[in-house]
Formats: sequence, C-alpha cells, structure tokens
Amino acid sequence: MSEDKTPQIVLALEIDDPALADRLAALLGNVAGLRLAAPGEQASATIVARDPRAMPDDIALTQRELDVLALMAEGASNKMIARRLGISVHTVKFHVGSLLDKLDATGRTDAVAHAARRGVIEL
Amino acid sequence: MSEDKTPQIVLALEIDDPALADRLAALLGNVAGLRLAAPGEQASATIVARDPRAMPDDIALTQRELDVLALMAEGASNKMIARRLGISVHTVKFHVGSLLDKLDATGRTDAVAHAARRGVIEL
DNA sequence: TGCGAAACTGGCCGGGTGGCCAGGACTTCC
DNA sequence: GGAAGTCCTGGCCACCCGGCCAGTTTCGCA
Repeated sequence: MSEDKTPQIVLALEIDDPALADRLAALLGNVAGLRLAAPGEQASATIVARDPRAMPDDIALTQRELDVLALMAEGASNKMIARRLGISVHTVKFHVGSLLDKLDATGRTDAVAHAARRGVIEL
Repeated sequence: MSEDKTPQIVLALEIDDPALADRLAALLGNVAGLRLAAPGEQASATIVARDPRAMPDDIALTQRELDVLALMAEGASNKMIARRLGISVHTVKFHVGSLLDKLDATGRTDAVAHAARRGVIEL
C-alpha cells in the first residue's frame, strides 16, 4: 500500500512580488496535506499574482500587428500569414519586424512567448 | 497608522476540480494570516488549477527534448541551444525535429505554443 | 494644408531553419 | 546476446527568416 491516504496538494508559486511570495511560502509551508512544488515540478494548482506595477505596459500594438501576432502564435509562416490576410509577404515581414521591436524579442518564437507571458495573446 | 502589522493575504480560487477546490478551501481556511476571497473580491493572489482531465495526453518527451524545448521557449536559436547544452547544432536540430514530430507542430514557434498550451512547459 | 502614423510593397542578402541521408556509442529490457 | 531506445554527430540542400535599403497610399489631427 504505497498509496498515500491523504494525497498531498502540490502548489506552485508564480508571484512577482517577492515579499508576498515569501509570506505565502512561509504560511503554506506549515500546512499539513499541502506542500510547495519544486521548480518545474507538476503542480495540482498554481498561485498566481502578477505585480500590476510590473507591467504598466499596455504595449501599443496596432490592429494589424495583433492580426499578425495571432497567426504567428498558430505557427503560421510569413507566407501563410500573407495569404490569410491578403497582403504580401513583405508587408508581413514589416509587421513582424515591428512586433519583434515592440515586444523586445529576438525572433518570432520569442515574440509569441513574450506576448503570451504578458497577456497580449491567449495561447 | 491604521495599518495592520500583519496584513492578511487574500486568496482567490479558480479551480475546475470541485474536490480539489474543497480540499484547498478546507486546508487554507485554518491558516492564520490568510483568508479566502469573497466572490468578486480583489485578491492578493489567485490559485489556479485547470481540469487535468482536459489534457489526458502526457506527451512522452525525453529529458534532452525538454532541455531543448525550454531553451526554444526562451527564443534561443539552434546555435545558442547547442552552445548552452554543449552539443552540436546538428544534434539540436535532431532534437528539434523530434519535438516538432511529437508535438505535432509545423515549426519551432508552433512547438512552444503547443507545449505551453498543454502544460508541458511554463511560459 | 501640411504632417505624422499606419499600412502596404519591392529588392537584396546573410544566416537560420527544417528535412533528408548516413553513421556510432550507450543503457535497458527481454 | 540481440533488440530497442536514447543520445550524439556529420553532410547536403531548399526554403524561411529577419534586417537593410527604398518607395507609395491613406487616414486623422492640428
């Protein structure tokens, strides 16, 4: 009977505010039947708290950039995006360039990751 | 100063699994310095758990593939990944190829998007 | 009416990417 | 002891990507 009679709940922390993270970790560390996840560990649930001051950036993306970004997140190539939006590949590259600039990304993969992180797009 | 010397942490719950939500609520209800948010109340942090039955697919990725995947999510190029892992670019491309195959992705951007969606990696 | 922002298009080019071929070394399982 | 799986490496090549240059049109705002 290797079965735990009281399966522990594993909680991951995603907290921008270090002070809050510390207090939570301290509080939750003493609760029976519950423990905090190791980095990268699969958790039953995640405690999320975005520091609102950490992202005052409603990154100003134009409508067209949002269109391109959404298709990029689908894994579409520039050619596909061009076809889908009815514009030329050159224009797509133009918008992608602006996206990389505004999102401070090194490539399209990075751009999608950044955008997802700051909630600009939903994966 | 009307400030409490120990301000309570207010936690909101966003849990799909009712059983897990119950257990968490029971556990956290007894922790001093912490309380659960009333519906609609502004919380310090939110506990999130998506329904695990929504993703029955434990995609079998090898450790090395996970390494490569994590670096891909950082926007690293094959060359950077190779340097970081101490292997050749050819090997990186090999692992990326396996990743694209297993994740059913058309490219590296699509791969990290898929991986993030099904919780294989955390953005 | 002029001016800037946004959107769009083109050519060019170095480097990155992904798919294909081939191979070897290692551990684990039957 | 052989088979399977993982990890690693190499070459080759078509294509894609991102950055550079240049230009046009359209729109709203001062």
